[in-house]
Amino acid sequence: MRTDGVEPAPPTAGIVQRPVRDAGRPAVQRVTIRDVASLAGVSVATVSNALNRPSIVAPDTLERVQEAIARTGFVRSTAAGQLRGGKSRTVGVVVLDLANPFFTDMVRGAEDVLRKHGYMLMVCSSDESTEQELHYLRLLEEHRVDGLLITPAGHELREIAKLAAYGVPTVLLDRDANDEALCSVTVDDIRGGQLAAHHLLELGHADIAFVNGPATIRQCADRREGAMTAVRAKGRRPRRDVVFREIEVPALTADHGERAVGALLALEPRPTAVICANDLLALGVLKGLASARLAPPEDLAVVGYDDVTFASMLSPALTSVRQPKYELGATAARLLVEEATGGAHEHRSIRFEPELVVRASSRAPRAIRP
Amino acid sequence: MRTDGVEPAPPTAGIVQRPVRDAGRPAVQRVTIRDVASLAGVSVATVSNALNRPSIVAPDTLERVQEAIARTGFVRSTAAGQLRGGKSRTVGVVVLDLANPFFTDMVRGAEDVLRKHGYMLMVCSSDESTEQELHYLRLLEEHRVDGLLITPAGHELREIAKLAAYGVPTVLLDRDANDEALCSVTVDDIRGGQLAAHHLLELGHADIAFVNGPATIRQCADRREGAMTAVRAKGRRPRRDVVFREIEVPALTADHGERAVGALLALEPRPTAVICANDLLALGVLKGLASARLAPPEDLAVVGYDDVTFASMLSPALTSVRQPKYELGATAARLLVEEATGGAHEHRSIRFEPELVVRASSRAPRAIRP
DNA sequence: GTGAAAGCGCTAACAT
DNA sequence: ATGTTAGCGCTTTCAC
Repeated sequence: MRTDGVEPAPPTAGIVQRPVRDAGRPAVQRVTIRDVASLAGVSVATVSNALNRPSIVAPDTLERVQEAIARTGFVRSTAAGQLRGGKSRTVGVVVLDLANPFFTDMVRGAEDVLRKHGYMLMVCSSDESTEQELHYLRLLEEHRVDGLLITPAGHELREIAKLAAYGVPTVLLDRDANDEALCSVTVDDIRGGQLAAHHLLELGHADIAFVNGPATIRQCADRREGAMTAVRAKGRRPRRDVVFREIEVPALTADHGERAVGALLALEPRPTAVICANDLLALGVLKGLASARLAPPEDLAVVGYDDVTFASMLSPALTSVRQPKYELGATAARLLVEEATGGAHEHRSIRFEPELVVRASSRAPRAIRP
Repeated sequence: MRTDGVEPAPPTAGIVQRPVRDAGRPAVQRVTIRDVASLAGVSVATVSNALNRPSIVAPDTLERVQEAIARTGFVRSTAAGQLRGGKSRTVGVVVLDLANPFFTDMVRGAEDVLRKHGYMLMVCSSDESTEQELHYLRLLEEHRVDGLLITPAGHELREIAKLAAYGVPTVLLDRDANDEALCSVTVDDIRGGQLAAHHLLELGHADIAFVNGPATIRQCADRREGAMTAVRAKGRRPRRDVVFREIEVPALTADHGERAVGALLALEPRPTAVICANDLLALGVLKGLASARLAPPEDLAVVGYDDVTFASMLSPALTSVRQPKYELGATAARLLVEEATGGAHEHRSIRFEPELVVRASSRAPRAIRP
């Protein structure tokens, strides 16, 4: 991707050796609950109680135990507890790619909720490979995770449903559960497309282009469908003819957005507004327009999708459809905790509404609208 | 932060109820190694061997065991294994904020390496709170992680060193180990500052401003120091006087960058180039310059730091100092695995070199240089 | 090559 | 309120 010039820099990293302090495993013997018990002069059961149900142990005994714990530096082992009780205090989180801000924000939302309930997150990137996903699922099962948050890589939910049927509370992220007995948390992409188109129509645009990714991606298809719905609704009104044309590009990247500008400007007549299936595409379109000496929103109004961080920082700032990423993860985590904790649980599909954030790229900065 | 207009959107998410399939915990009994053993007509020891040392078990026995495993759907329990053997096949990863792309990329690098060694990642965001960090460290210890990758929140490394001394292989991320007996992986920020300043000096700039964050942040101080070093080196040569002035802002955000433009343009005489302590600041500066109808690089050359994704997508594309984020994480993970696996291990501090990526913001796009 | 048995560190009945 | 004890599922000697 990068074709820019690069300053020469040493290819290898500098390495500083420091003296060996502890070769191999330092033979520090782990303190067990038994050590604590004998030091405190009580039984292991009492220590266990002091740990898990402090209210039922006598105040002075409790104190002695706590002191013994502090003195020995005892740290309980989750694994041992899990063996008896079953809970691993761990949930698996499988996303397509942790480096993608969409997923990162989602995971962060999940983390904040799960932390409060004492769960650790085992985070995995499937890289959209069902094989890698399956590998991770297997590992998560071996670790006996108490729950699973997952954005499935493939269309097939069988393996995931199997895990869920085995008693692992599971919530699908950004993916509908269809008929499977699972919880899911999604964002309404059809509505998002509608919001974008509706906004432009309201501004008076009657010739809208849609720069879209592959129709095989569900999100792309939905967003387009939403936009078309809005256009059709408008078009039906008397004395109103709205043109809607689509340009499909092979991937949702800035590069393809920039290249799409050629096709966009070649349209006859030239559209007055363009919706992009995501912000990267929109960014590329903005770049291409700048090269062609065209300035949004006057020459062409531009709307993106996702509202990534930099959307608001661009000049002109990019109008975009925001998805509640953090909330998505947080809500999924809440469902998970509910299912993992509560006895009776009804599987639910929660669908979030996207939100249009209007900025300069679709609206003249100083324009006054009634 | 967002003061833009927002299209009305329903505040509550849509909820769809689906019929209850399994109330409470489905009473699916976990298959144990014993079940497999009896189905295969062998002892549990043999199953264990078939699992861990298949070469020492007779081919036909092995086959019978594997069939029994497949038929029963047996999945071994890591926890039980850990109890005997000690390994949890898990490493803790503590960063300041998982939602920050710098850390996300690092974690991704670590994941890709650790996956190959069968480790799962327990990811934690400390939010720069030593308290939260401590909480997580405690939990990780309870989970008996086989290793720890951490960007410490505070200056105090005592608690971390204690864990390390307890036998948990530990690698510091983007932080020097100083005198503690730990591995660390860092990027040379002084050199990064140097690269940025040197580049501008080479282009002939003799009046450079540095928009910096708080000097209390080590990275900020180092980058500034590096830039000053380069300037001083240049200034020493005869007939060459280089001016270097600093503008300190309270936080590394685009907002503060934009606001700094006022102070920047008020400098007498006005500098011809500006280095920003990170790309967000640079982005804000670019925005502010655009408002002031000034166009980089002619009116003012701009250099950022970090080379975030959008740096290359801006117009003009932003010159920036890149940090090998992914490699940082991957290398740290490799050190970790080495320490966790190998017997004798020497603690090492690996320092990466940043890399200057030159783009239009510091160099006229069509300028030809010999 | 395979099996019997003794734990790993903890929890949870059940006694006292 | 506290102690005794029997496992949880697995690995690992040590016999056979």
